[in-house]
Amino acid sequence: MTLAKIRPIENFSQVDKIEMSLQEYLRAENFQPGDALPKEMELAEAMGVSRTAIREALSRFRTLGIIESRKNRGMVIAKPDVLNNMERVLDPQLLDDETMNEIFEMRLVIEMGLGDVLFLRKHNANFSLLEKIVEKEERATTQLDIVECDIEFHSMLYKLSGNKTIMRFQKLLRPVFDHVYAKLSENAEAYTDNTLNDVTPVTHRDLLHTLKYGNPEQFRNQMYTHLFDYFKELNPALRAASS
Amino acid sequence: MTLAKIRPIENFSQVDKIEMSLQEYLRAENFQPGDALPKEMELAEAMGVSRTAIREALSRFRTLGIIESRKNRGMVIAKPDVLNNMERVLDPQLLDDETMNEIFEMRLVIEMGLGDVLFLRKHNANFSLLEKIVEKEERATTQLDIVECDIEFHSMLYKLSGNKTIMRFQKLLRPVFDHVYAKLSENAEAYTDNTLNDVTPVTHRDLLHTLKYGNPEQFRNQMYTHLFDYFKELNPALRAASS
DNA sequence: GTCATACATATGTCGTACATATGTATGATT
DNA sequence: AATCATACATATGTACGACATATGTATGAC
Repeated sequence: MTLAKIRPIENFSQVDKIEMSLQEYLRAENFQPGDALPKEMELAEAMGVSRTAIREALSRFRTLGIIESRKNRGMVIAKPDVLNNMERVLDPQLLDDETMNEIFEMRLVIEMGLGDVLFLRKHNANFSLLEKIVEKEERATTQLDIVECDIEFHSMLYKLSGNKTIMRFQKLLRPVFDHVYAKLSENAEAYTDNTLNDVTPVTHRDLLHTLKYGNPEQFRNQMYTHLFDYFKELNPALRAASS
Repeated sequence: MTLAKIRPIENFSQVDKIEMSLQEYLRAENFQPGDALPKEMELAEAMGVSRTAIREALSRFRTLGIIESRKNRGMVIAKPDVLNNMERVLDPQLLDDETMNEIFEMRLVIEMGLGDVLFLRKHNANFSLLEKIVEKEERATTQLDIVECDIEFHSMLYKLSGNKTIMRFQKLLRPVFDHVYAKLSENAEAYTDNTLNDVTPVTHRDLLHTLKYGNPEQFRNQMYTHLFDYFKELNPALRAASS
């Protein structure tokens, strides 16, 4: 055993090496979406490995959406969907609590920052959709309906931002968000009621009004107040107590 | 040919079906990180397919980080890294301009919303690190040094947020951010200078001071002003002109 | 009881053969 | 000559069988 150090990171599988080699090759040759890749056999021969190994490496790229392949057309570089890979893994059943709390927080952060984009795109925004949701909420009676309208309202804000990536990101994070919120709520039932003590609550109608007639600064501050319930949950002391 | 409709979405590959079947199985049986999976041969026999096909389906899960496998220990459910999959695909060379613009914007949104988390965790924040960066920046002479300090400052804000997921997200988005910004800058050289016309610029020192002695509201507004140059680039008219 | 050795086992790699779908060339029909 | 149907070639998809390799377990020597 001539182990220079405790474990020379020759821990890489053969397929791992092939994958890296391929990645480098694609970069170096400046492959772009639509470009055709060499055939599997050519790659296998060029790298001196079996087709099986090559295929497994290619399978990884295919899984990530970097390449696509069809029966006789061969393989081509694809335009990967950045969020799709994340989506397949965002399973509350698999993620640990810390990560989910951080994702929960991330969604709040995005929601806070979203206001400025909304004002940036105000001119072509369709406020009537938002208006409808607010009205529906005000007519709602059951708690379930109210919650549903709440979700709709915030989803619509994302939609109005005009940023499809952010919108998809929100949709994608929702299960985690709901999961964390449900968990936090049951650990701290009293918190839903004593919010009125410190600040005047900001309704969705308030936000809509500010969006239409106010300025970004007002909107930011109102949104913070509106989300304050959630932000409170993120207090480290509370977090420690709930874990 | 008994095609009921033009194309019954039997377009799924065999491996696709195996993958779905496995996914469902894992959900139904409530598999959790650490749990061992059946052996490849058992799965193959149970589903009536070859080990090759099973292995390709499993390879996808392995690629996504849902499972891990070692030589004799078999396979176990893993805790997937939500961002790792995204990272492997965030290649400016592969993504289209629209997506990259949206990611650029997303980073701004996060940066805007980050302030409130910073104030939430103020008490255990280490401002001296931020202080050092600001000082270094003020002593900097070359444009390159200044840019570097700028990046350092904002990175440090992420770090001080205490949210590791958001922090990693920022690191991950940086290449795209830089790529888009470089592109925007060269298309609109004049914009760097005429910022002083409308608003008084907010320096990093201002931000630091507000973070220490001010309140979230002030910080939000200052950060918006600080990032205004970037936000301006997102003006739809400018975006259309640059594409 | 500790250590070294041999064995069993599950994943990793390989080679080959065949299935399947897609593109291309061939040839018949009008 | 243009169009359509057919046959063929080709590259990926699937399958099977064999062996390599690493890890856990049992066996046995001292």
